[in-house]
Amino acid sequence: MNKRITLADIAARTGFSASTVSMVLNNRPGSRIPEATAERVRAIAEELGYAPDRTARGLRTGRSEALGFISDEVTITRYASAMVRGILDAAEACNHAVLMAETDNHPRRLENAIRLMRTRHIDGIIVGLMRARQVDLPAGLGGLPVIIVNGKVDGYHAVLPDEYQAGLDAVNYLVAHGHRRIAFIGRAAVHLDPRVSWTIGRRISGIDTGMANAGLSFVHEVEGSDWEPELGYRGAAEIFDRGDITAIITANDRIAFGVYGVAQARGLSIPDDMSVLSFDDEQLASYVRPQVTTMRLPYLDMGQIAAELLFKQIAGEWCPTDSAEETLVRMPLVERSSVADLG
Amino acid sequence: MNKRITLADIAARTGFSASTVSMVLNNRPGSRIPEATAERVRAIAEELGYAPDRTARGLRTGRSEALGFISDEVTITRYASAMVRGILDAAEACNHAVLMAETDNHPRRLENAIRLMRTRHIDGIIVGLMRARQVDLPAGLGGLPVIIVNGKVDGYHAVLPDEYQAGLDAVNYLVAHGHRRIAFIGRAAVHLDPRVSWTIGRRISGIDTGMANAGLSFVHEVEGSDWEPELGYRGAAEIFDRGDITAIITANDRIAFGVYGVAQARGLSIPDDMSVLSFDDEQLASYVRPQVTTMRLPYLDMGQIAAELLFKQIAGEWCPTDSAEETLVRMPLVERSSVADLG
DNA sequence: TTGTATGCGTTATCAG
DNA sequence: CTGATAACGCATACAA
Repeated sequence: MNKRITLADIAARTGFSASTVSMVLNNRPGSRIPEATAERVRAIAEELGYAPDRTARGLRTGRSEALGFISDEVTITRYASAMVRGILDAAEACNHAVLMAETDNHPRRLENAIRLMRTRHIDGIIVGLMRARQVDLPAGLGGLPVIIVNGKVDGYHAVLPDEYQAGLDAVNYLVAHGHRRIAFIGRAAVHLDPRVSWTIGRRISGIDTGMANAGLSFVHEVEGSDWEPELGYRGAAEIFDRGDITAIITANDRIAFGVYGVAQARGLSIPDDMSVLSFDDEQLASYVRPQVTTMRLPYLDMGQIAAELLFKQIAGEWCPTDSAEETLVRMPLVERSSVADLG
Repeated sequence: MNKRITLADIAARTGFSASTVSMVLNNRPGSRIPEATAERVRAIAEELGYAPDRTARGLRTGRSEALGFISDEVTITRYASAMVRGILDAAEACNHAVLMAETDNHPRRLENAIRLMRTRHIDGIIVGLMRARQVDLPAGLGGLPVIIVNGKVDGYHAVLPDEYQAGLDAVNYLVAHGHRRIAFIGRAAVHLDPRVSWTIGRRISGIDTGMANAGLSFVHEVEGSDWEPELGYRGAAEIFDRGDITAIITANDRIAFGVYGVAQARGLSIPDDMSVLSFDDEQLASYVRPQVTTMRLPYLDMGQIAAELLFKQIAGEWCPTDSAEETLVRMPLVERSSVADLG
């Protein structure tokens, strides 16, 4: 039905040639075209509702103004999917299209996705991971600009949450609120393996440093690698049995959720009897009462920043080796109601 | 670096012409090419790692083998983002690319997204909504195949959860487990407005019909349009004060979450003292203990089905007016531990 | 059976 | 200042 409007159409209408029209519409520097001509061309283009055919342009220029986003399982994840939105927003702001694919952690699907995108001339790729860990990428993207979000791949620039700083901030917040006797749930040796997590080590290390800086050490610690509510149930039970602390730091919100359950079962009030400070800011954290004070994983910002970095790289304004191999994004402290001020 | 391999390259290597190579690789019907030739062409193509340039092909054929997915705020949503995965999976299975954009409910961004995709020659569009409601679409997509997921737009085919059946199933399940004295939380007149929700009316209607079929009516009802935990807190308090029911149907999981909170506070056991049956199957439903038995919103399937329908429509194998205006997708009952068998 | 010529809509080069 | 002309990589009608 709606036949496409092409350069030829507007050339015919104005009497100028297609190349002149093209020059006007792209206002190429160097060749100055009389304002009268330009004016007329622009008017007709506007009137006809001309929009350049990006695939034809891409074929000619070799640049598609499209980027690819490949993730392992970000869309299926509760909160990490915000990184998609961040990328989409940034891309739209630059009038770029976003091609998307998800691999579900299958190497074959990953190679598929890369090939599919390459044959479509994308200008660059963002690789996003659900959990920040070190992974490998196949060779198929030689020469293509690549940015990793929430993960680490050898040889590529990564955008990551600033977990160390967050650990520091968390402890400082507790200390500033008068807490001295603090417990921690969630330490586990397995998390130190970069293939398991590239960032949890930093989170813990920030927490440890924060404690040391304040001249404190944990009154009680519950180890555990499976950061689910069950760990919170078990951990809180152990800690409450001892009963000599004022605050618990939980390694993530799901553990905190378990702690809440035990507190409620024992008739303990959060934060009056016990403060809880957590990490991640899953939706969960704002469902429970009182809402959990937690260090937010800034997925939206990370996606946005990754896309902007990629655009710079494509434009040649920035080169990964210019700067640090990682861009760290601040994890804001979301202050809610689970931490008491002991004044 | 990696120069692209083109038809010309492989033509040069084999000695045949580009058109012959093209015919072989697309094994065009009609023109039979000797197996010897075909064999050789395929071998060289394989060896060189040839992959056709989809943008060039698209320019020539007018079909891009790419589809667009435009949503309001699906990626930012806890559970609806699974529909993205469904679309991605189906697209990959058909070797189609997916272009994605999100509007955040701004009409301007919607028109932007449509234009951006049209100039990229997508073959069709899927429009996805976070909450199933009736919306309008601008005129800009004349002639383009369109499927709506989790929403309703006049004149287009929609893929929706089968809420009526789910309501029926929910009540039947309760009745089959011996429940007769049942309460309900979540009815609200405002939800009957199709612009607010296209499906909640059916959910409620299914529930009502199920009750009527069993010769039952609700012992107690708590109305409320804001389906958040607070409504569960308030509703459960009211209901528990009366204390003469065996089961509560909550209109969604967040309300159920509130009910859980009150039950725990009052020392009531779920499901021993009180059964809970819910809707949606948010992540939340599997976090609480006991895990909630709930009617799942089948987002993954809906995305997949929408994409498959779109492909059929593009291929001309199916025309929206051929069949019903809606494709209803079954909402499975996820049986967990919140409903007691009164057998 | 295979090759040649042409066009898809742009942009870039180079004359005029 | 502007307009032919070629080329991007592919598919196809037609000629050989």
